[in-house]
Amino acid sequence: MTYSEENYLKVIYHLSIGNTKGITTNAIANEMDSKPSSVTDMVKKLAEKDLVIYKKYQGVSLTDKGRQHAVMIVRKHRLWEVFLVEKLDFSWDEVHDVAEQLEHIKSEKLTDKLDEFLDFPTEDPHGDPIPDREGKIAKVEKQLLSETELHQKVICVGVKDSSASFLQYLDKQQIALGSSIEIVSREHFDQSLTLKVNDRQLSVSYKIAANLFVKTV
Amino acid sequence: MTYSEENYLKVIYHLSIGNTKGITTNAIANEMDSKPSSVTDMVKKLAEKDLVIYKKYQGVSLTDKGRQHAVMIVRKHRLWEVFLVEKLDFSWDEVHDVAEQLEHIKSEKLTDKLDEFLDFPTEDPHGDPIPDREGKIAKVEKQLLSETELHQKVICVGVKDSSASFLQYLDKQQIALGSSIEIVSREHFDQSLTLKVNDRQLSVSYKIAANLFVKTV
DNA sequence: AAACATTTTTAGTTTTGTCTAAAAATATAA
DNA sequence: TTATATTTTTAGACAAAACTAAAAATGTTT
Repeated sequence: MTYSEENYLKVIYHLSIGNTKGITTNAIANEMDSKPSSVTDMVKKLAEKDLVIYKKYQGVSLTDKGRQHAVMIVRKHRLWEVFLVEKLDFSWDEVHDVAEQLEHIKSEKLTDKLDEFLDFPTEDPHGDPIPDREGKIAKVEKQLLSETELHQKVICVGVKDSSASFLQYLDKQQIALGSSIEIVSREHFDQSLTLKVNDRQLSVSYKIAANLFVKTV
Repeated sequence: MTYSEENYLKVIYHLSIGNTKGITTNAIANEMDSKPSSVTDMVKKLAEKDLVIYKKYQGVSLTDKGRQHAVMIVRKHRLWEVFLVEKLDFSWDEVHDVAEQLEHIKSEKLTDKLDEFLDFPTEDPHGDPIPDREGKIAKVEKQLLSETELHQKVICVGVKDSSASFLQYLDKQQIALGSSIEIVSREHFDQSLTLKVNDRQLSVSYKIAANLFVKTV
């Protein structure tokens, strides 16, 4: 399995979540900053190897084999992120690019030993679940802050967008995983929210709330 | 810098040690399990980039820039080996293939943080020196056991060959870095040696002794 | 349902890194 | 020092993964 094939599988996997239909070549190309024609070529190759199901013009979906591969890449990615943050003192906005490289290291032993070394973490630094060595992913109860009721007390448990700029914004506003949050009021005009974060009052745009995962206390 | 270019630099670097003349394309091809013609092509590309000096039929040598790159790859390789052994409980014969992959991860921050996390080790699990972040390599006093005098008390500080089979042999014979060794006698017929290793008597072939680095106590 | 717009695929190139086989240069031997 | 053997390079091909431009299929309107 090449580096490139692995990246395709990973992207198809991520696009498949909450998406029952076939993933279009356009969507994949978009996600990978490549061209649809390149995707068509690669997808044919993946289909040859029984990693995806592909019918011309109908989009692609992962086979069980393909999904298993993809999940293992996600597992490695998230374990390495935990390592970088917990052991090497990286901040949560710095880990993505390095983990993007580390996720391709091929050694089951390494992955499992790393998992053990980190004490079998269940979530990465952005609150995303870490598949276990069988590929099983623990279902986490979470909802978007934007879909939470007024005055409901919740705890921040994850981010939907994990871009550096968003994460740095959260740092600046002192919002982190574990922060307790309550929506104090909603502004009808622009849907912005006034929050109480760890007893501090704070106003955020709708977009921020739509990218924060929370759970009820 | 591609994965492949880095591998060439690394191989040229290793072949250059204790070799003042240009490294032949044949020697490189041999080391990389590739063909001399492939090497010629790559070497031209590296010369274009000022990483090596190359004159047709005269072999190659590293430029300062090329050597610096190579040393950084070696640094990463050896740091990761320490990580695998010290933190993840790999044995010294298992680390090479994984480190071969990890050495290509591009992140100066990762390398330096890893170095710090490991407490700035000066040697890898096979006794090879780890270049510092400037690329400086501490000179270690060591000699081959095969060139050591009778009854001289020495300590094992490294291996010349770090193949899994040799390392596993050493494990079996309970020879490790730090073992105290003394040559009790030499057999004239086949140059085999009788050793006293940590007060245990042991007979080894010349080849074994010619692959063990020791230092005088 | 025909016309138009959009999406997807095909066909043909390009780049990177490899190879084989032949040619050229260097090294060795008579 | 000429002949022979070995090493190294060149020339031409190939596979992987990307691209552009054109063709084909699908979707959307009117």
